[in-house]
Amino acid sequence: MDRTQLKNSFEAYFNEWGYEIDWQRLTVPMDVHVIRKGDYLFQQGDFANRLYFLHSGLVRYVSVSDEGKEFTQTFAKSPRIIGSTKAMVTGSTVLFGIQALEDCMVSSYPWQAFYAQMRQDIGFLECYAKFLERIFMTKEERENAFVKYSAERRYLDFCMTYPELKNTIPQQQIASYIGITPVALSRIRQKLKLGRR
Amino acid sequence: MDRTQLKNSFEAYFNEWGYEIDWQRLTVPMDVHVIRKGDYLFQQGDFANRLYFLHSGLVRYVSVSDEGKEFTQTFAKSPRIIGSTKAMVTGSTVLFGIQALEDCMVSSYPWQAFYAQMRQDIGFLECYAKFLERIFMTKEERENAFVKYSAERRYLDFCMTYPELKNTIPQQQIASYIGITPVALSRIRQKLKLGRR
DNA sequence: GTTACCAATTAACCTAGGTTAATTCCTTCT
DNA sequence: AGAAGGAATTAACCTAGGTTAATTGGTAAC
Repeated sequence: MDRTQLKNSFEAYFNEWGYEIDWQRLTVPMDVHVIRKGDYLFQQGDFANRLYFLHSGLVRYVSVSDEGKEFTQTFAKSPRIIGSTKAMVTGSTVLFGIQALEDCMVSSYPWQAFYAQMRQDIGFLECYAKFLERIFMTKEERENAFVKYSAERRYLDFCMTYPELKNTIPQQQIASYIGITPVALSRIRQKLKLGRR
Repeated sequence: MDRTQLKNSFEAYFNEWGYEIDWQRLTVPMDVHVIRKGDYLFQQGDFANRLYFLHSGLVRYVSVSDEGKEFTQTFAKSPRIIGSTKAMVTGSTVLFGIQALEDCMVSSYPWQAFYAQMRQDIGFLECYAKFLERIFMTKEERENAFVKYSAERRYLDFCMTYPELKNTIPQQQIASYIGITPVALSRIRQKLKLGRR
């Protein structure tokens, strides 16, 4: 992956906000990661104080409880910034791992250095703020759904929001996104099937 | 509340990030709200496309389900920006109301105009980004707690995080923050009391 | 002091979803 | 085609927390 490819990918993402950012200025060292389907970009508990950019592919953010239960926080499709804001900004450890659901191409940059360069650029800061606004709103809405709606409703909402995922990813992952067990999801699907007749 | 007071209050908040912002530039029309304990700054479902700044007092963000159950999303103490990022940025309706837990003093600004002025100021954009980072991380951690820990554990965490609230706000509000009913909280407290002997 | 009202506790019962485990389906590998 | 291994379903049982309602406190208003 060369600088031009990189530039295109970033622009495809940021330009939706109508901004021209001069990515040529970006001189911090870049790593490239190729992640095979099923593998992890980083694991829960790692130090991941880098900014990651998903150039192609699909990932999920998954956190595992002490008892070994998986919870899928987010699905993220390229092109998109991915990673842990908390780990990146505070230099702390990550609360979730990022797993590839398809083969993925990712570039990454040390956040400190990246931000040091970018903070002079008013366009970048604005895009970064818009990015943060967006992911925050997503979390807000998800919190809302968890608090107000039943698992059945959340499943139906999932099917509306991610029609393309509904049939391509395993149901256990859907269940873990909704916050229930695969068994419970199966029960819900059964119930819906009966109701539809 | 005059401009100087306002300036001080903003600075007290933003300067923790080491930024000098020239608040004198702020010429957008300001509203001042005095909210009595128990009253609402705005209600769930309102259009609240303004930036609010809590100069004094304590509030909670509370959303109510169709069945009338309350859920407390956040407690916020002055000095702090408050409001709904979603409603402010997208001009949509709010998913929660903001209720004063003490008498509060709040100033507010139409977000569009405020942002139009501020976006030229690299210091403001950086502070705004840091604010967003912070509220996002808070949500991330809260999501984590909900997914990984029992109600009992969440209650104990609450007591650690908000020792000053523990004895000043009604238990129903604590319960609604933890995501359970007052009855369930009472049960948990009973159990803990017994265990402590 | 007494009434009124709301907060908290307690108890009895209910339900959504978890747990375990057996069964059936699908792939993929040989 | 047959074997192997994971994904999904189904059934039986369990549990955390919800629901309802009765009881006890606590405090503000008269």
